[in-house]
Amino acid sequence: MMAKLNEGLSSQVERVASGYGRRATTIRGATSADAATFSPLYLQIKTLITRGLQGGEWKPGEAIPSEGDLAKRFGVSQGTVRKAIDAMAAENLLIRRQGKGTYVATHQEARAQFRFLRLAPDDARDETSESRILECRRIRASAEIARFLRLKAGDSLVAIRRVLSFDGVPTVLDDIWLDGTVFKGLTAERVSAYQGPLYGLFESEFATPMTRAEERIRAVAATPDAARILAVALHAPLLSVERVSMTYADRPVELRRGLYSTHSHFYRNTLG
Amino acid sequence: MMAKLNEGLSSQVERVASGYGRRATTIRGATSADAATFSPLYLQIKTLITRGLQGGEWKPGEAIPSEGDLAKRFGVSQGTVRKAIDAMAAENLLIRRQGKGTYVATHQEARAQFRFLRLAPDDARDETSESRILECRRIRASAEIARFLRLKAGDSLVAIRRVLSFDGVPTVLDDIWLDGTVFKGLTAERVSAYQGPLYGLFESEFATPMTRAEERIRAVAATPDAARILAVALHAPLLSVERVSMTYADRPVELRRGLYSTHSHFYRNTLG
DNA sequence: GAGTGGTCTAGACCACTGA
DNA sequence: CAGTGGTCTAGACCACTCG
Repeated sequence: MMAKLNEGLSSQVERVASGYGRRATTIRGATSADAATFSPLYLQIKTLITRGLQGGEWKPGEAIPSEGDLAKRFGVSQGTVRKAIDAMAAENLLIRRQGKGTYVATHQEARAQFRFLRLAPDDARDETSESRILECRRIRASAEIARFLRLKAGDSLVAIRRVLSFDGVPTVLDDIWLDGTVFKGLTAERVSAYQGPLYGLFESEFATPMTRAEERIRAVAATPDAARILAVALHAPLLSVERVSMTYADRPVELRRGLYSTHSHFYRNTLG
Repeated sequence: MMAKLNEGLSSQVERVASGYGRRATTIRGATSADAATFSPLYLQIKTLITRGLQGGEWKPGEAIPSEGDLAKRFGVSQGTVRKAIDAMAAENLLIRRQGKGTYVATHQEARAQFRFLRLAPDDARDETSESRILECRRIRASAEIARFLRLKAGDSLVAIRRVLSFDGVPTVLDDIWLDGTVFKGLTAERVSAYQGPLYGLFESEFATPMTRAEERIRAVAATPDAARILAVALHAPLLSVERVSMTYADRPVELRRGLYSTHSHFYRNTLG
């Protein structure tokens, strides 16, 4: 364990004898320019752990080191590590399991399936779901899409069109645009061959787990295209869900426009 | 301060000398049957504080006692009170203000306006909003509405229909059904006279702050009624938002069905 | 039984607010 | 300045998981 101390996330925290038992000031991390970071120790630790996730030191589904180990590694108390992990668990970046350890959140588990797809059937039955890829090609970013993904117009994108069916009924038509640099090598074959949600593919094959997303929802009339694919009447009301998905450090990497048929499903949301 | 110790929330925590410095077991509270509560101390404290909110000991917008005072009152450490308050702050029941105190969340402040109304304008401009009451009467609950509000069919309800306009453009048509017992004495005059969001009225006049809500969103076609009121074409696509709102202890007290025109607005949501 | 996260305490000091 | 929440530490013990 201690042998791991100075590899990868080798950071230690510097202290200044000025008040606190241990007054946190800056971090001596893998990169410099950290000296400008003025924030509580536990947020600095949170940044370090996030950096480990970004760097792939701990992959989705794997356990991170125990609180005690991390405390030794970063030179802080276990309570401070705990507070950093608490914050990350609240953001669904990490998952705590009493008696076992703390794990990196993953999109490849049954419980995680409905974290981003909030469509539920009217009657609370179990239903099968199936994804069919209609299209997957490389294109150049329009100015609008580039803006959402913080790219430049003309940059490389991967464009995917797919249909989600529940119990055999086509219900969701998704148009997806991905940052071409991050998802280099993504082909129709690889997408079609993959079992499970796309976000599982993104995280396991491209080391890019989606951690957060923002959606803009509207009611729109079905276009001829959408009406045909979703087997609804022309101009039938559909839910339009525009989503920008982010990976670690809130970097946007996916833009998605979904059209949901809400005849026998609804979009569920909780207001707190 | 100490004079307040045995009024209202007079609870103290009983301990058993079995392990912990102080092992939490049960609470001797205002009511009995608490002995069956097996949960960590801080959750028991959370329950006690929630009970204080329910009982009106601290009203929305007011400060609750300091962490130290609550710790003395409940006979636990400040850290335990802190953890209870942290949990409640995460649920937006309380709001911490460093240097000032901890306050009961309220719907009567500028920042709280958009906690439950998630409609935003396409261009991020400031807009005026105006609520017009079309109808407010007492009715008997249908079986369906009764189920949502955990009432019996035939129980008394208050039914309100109102239109929300932004910059003078009618955008939201709400049908609202309220538990008639809780909102006894709610009349069209009182509703129309009130300035600000309805949830402000509910909390200040009926001691019923909404703390949480669940929504089911669909795309629907405008009915003749809705089309007329919202000035859209017949069968134009509208967002249908069905909301069940809860007060303390997750008690449902309001059912609302909103029809949103999403021509120049969208429903914003964040996925974590 | 060893290892992990979960709870609880006690005490110190910091950062912010307002009289 | 006193009072409040915010951070940090150290140490103890509990509850859970798994070999």
